[in-house]
Amino acid sequence: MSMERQDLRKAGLKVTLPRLKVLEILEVTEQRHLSAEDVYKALLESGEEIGLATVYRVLTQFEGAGLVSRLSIDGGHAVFELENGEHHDHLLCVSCGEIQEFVDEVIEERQHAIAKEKGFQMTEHSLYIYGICKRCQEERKY
Amino acid sequence: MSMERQDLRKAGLKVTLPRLKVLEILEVTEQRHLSAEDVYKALLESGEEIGLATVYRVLTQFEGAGLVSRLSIDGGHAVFELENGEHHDHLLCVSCGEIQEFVDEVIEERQHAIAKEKGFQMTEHSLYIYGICKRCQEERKY
DNA sequence: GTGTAAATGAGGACAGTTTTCATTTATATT
DNA sequence: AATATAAATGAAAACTGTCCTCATTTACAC
Ligand SMILES: [Mn+2]
Ligand SMILES: [Mn+2]
Ligand SMILES: [Zn+2]
Ligand SMILES: [Zn+2]
Repeated sequence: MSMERQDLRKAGLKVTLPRLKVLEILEVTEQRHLSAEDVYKALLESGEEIGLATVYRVLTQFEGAGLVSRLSIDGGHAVFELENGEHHDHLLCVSCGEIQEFVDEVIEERQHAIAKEKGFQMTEHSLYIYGICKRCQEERKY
Repeated sequence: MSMERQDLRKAGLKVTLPRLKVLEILEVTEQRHLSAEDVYKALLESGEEIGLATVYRVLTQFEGAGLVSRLSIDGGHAVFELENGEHHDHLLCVSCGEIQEFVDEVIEERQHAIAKEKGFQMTEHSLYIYGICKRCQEERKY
């Protein structure tokens, strides 16, 4: 029944408790973008004794299987999110860490044009816009 | 006379041999984009016994002073380049590591528009296009 | 149920970078 | 030019996020 089992089987991964639980955390946690540490802590809080190394392994396997995607944020740790099939880029609040998503066809297109212009066979790109989110701007007023 | 001394003084940094030498490496090395390790090795090769920690410190200070800028490349180490006053983004060859630069006003503008749309006060952005450079594509044919 | 390949946990390893602290140095002052 | 002092340096240790090793456990095909 629970959809996760199918996801794992389809990905050619054995159905194990750590995998099910990691997947569940990714699904039920309010923030869509979680670091390995975030996932690990959420697991502990929900009473699961799963090692951090396993969390990293599982997330990396999920990435390979196309179940999650990894963002490599500026200098340091990565965050993971459930793959939703639609490419998008990110806006990050440098003050509170909030992450918002966006899609911009103009930018996507220009990137391809630039790669072509330079003779590159483009494989992927990474684009992050940093700034101060609306909420943090308002808080600063006081 | 040597321009570097002025640069350092202007930046409010004492004129020291390590700083002069790091600056010189950045100026004379063929590749414009160098990791701290690259700079360190180049220093050793040119007969300067400067510690890696100092290289990191100096590069970070130069960054703070606006003399160099730092690129945080996907997963791991940073590279540094002399600041030339003109913002640009980068294309990276995933095969040979070559880095090319580009400027695209359309993308720059769209980024601002997106930030505005989401209520963000944009501070900066990071954009990397990954792919296989022309030369690497040709090599693969054989 | 059994066998076997795969997955896990614990802890160590690792890479890139930063910090600590004793020593040296640049520069302002005499 | 000698001196004082704040700043810079080198060496080594610490740190952080992530990955690896290897002994043990588990999933699942038979
Ligand atoms: Mn996202
Ligand atoms: Mn550049
Ligand atoms: Zn915010
Ligand atoms: Zn190449």
